[in-house]
Amino acid sequence: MLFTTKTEYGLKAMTALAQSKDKKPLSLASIAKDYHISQPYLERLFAKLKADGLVESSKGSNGGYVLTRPANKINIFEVIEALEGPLAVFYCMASDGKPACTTSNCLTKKVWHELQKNIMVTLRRFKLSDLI
Amino acid sequence: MLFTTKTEYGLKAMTALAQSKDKKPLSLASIAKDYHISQPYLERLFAKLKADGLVESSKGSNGGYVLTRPANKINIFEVIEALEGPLAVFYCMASDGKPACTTSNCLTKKVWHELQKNIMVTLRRFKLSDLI
DNA sequence: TTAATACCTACTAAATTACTAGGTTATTAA
DNA sequence: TTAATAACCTAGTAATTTAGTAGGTATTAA
Repeated sequence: MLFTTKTEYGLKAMTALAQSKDKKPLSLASIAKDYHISQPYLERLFAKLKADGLVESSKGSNGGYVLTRPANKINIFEVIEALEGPLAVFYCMASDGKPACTTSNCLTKKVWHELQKNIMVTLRRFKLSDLI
Repeated sequence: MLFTTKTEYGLKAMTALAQSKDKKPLSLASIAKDYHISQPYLERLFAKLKADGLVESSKGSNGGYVLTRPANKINIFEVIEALEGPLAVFYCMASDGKPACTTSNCLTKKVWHELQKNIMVTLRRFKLSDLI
C-alpha cells in the first residue's frame, strides 16, 4: 500500500475546508464528527498541514481551519508530502536524514529515481479541486 | 515508503540468478551469504517468486533456483507484485478480498486509479536486465 | 467570564515487517 | 547406500509503524 489513512483523512478534511461556505473556518470537532475520524488524530495531521503552510488556524469560538490557497492551486502531492513525509519508493531513496545507498553508479537507483519522478509528476497534476 | 525490503532483497537475488554462469542454479544459502540477507526470510520470498512462476527450483546437491525467462523478459512489476502483493495506492483501491470503497461515482478513486495505472506502466517498462 | 477552539504530551492498541529457530523432504555425489 | 546439500515447511519473536486514546493547557470570540 502506497499511502495510509493519514493521506486519506487529510485529503478528506481538506476537501471539507474547500467546500466551506464563504471560507468560514471549520473546526476539527465538526470534521471529525462528519467524517468519523478520531479528533486527536486529525489534530496531529493538521499540525503537519499547518507547518507546511497549506492551512491557517484561528482559535476561540467560531475558530477553526481554512485553506491558505484556492483548492485549484493546491496539488495532491503537497498534501501527501506534508502528511506522509518525503516520498521515497525505497529506503535507499530517502532524502531525509536516513543513511542513503552508497553504491556508486547504482543502476537500480536510476530506475527508482525515474519511478519516483513519475509519481511526483502525476500527483502534482491533480489539484485538491479535482477531488470535489 | 512505497516498497519494502521484500522487493529490495527479491530484486537483488533475482539479479544474482540473472548473472549466474551458464544458468547454473544458485542456492539461497550462497545468495543469503553474498548479500547479507537472512536465509529463512529469503526462502519465504522465493516461495512467492516460485508461486508466480518467475523462478524454478531444484533440490539436492548443486540444486538451487534459476530464472524461468531471460532477464530482459522479466519486468520489475511482476517481481514486485509477487513479493508485495497486488499494488494498491490505497486501502479503497485493493483488488483482493478487502472491503472496497462504496462511494458511487467517487472522484478521489479516479485520481488514484490514474496514479496506480501510471505506476504500473512505469514499472512494467523496466526489466530485470536493466538492473544489471 | 465563559465557551469554543486550537494546541500539546504521553500513553496504548493494532498491524505489518523483519527476523529466528528448528525442523522435514527430495536429490545428488561419493 | 550413505552423507551432504538444498528446497521446503511451521511456529514463533522483535522491531517498527500506524492508528487511536486520554487528559490536559493556551488563546480567542461572544
